[in-house]
Amino acid sequence: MKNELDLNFGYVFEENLLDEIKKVGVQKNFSINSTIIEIGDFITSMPLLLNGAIKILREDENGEELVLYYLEKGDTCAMTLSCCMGQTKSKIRAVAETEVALLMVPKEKMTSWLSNYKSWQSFILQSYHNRVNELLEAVDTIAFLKMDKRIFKYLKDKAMVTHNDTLSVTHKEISEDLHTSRVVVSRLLKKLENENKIQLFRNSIKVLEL
DNA sequence: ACATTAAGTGATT
DNA sequence: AATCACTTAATGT
Repeated sequence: MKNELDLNFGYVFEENLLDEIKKVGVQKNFSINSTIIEIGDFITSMPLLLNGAIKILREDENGEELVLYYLEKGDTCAMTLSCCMGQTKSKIRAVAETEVALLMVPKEKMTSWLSNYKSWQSFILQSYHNRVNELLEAVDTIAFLKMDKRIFKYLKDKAMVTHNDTLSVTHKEISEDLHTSRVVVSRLLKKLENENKIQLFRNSIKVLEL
């Protein structure tokens, strides 16, 4: 197996840092749909996403979910950044959208690398910046976009991170991710199909306009 | 053949 | 956009 760290982070980190990461990093794999981080978990190491895509969810007191954004390879989780700094619990859930390979770096290393490696410093800052932007985008989507636009964006995002225009997902699952009802999803999907933006099948949807 | 699950639809709020 | 009530279609046992 070719080193996935070099592959995804080779241009981001300097040689010495890559060596250090290889020394202390532990690879962890998650199968599709498995939970990587649960709400309330303490986070003791910081994950670098080597492969796959992760869905970041928020949950309300009734257990109702809402998708915030997706992480792709080369990304890291902003929640762990803040959690590793302080000693707080995770306020989000992370679920493997595809098969996922993570490289876990002990949180103790995080702070020392911050002062020792410029590339690490800019990576962390850049990641934070990216996640804040994605969060704002998520807020915009929820607050300002109509449901039909939201569904279409959801489908496009999902197709993007899975590198597959045919999504195996049910209307019910979509409704849970977007925090709405199944009936509404079915209706709006039908509308999108009539507009030739998608094609509907049982248990799968093909996105035509990407 | 029967039960279960996914999806489509009209009517109402 | 949510909910109810009902139908139809596909799939599992």
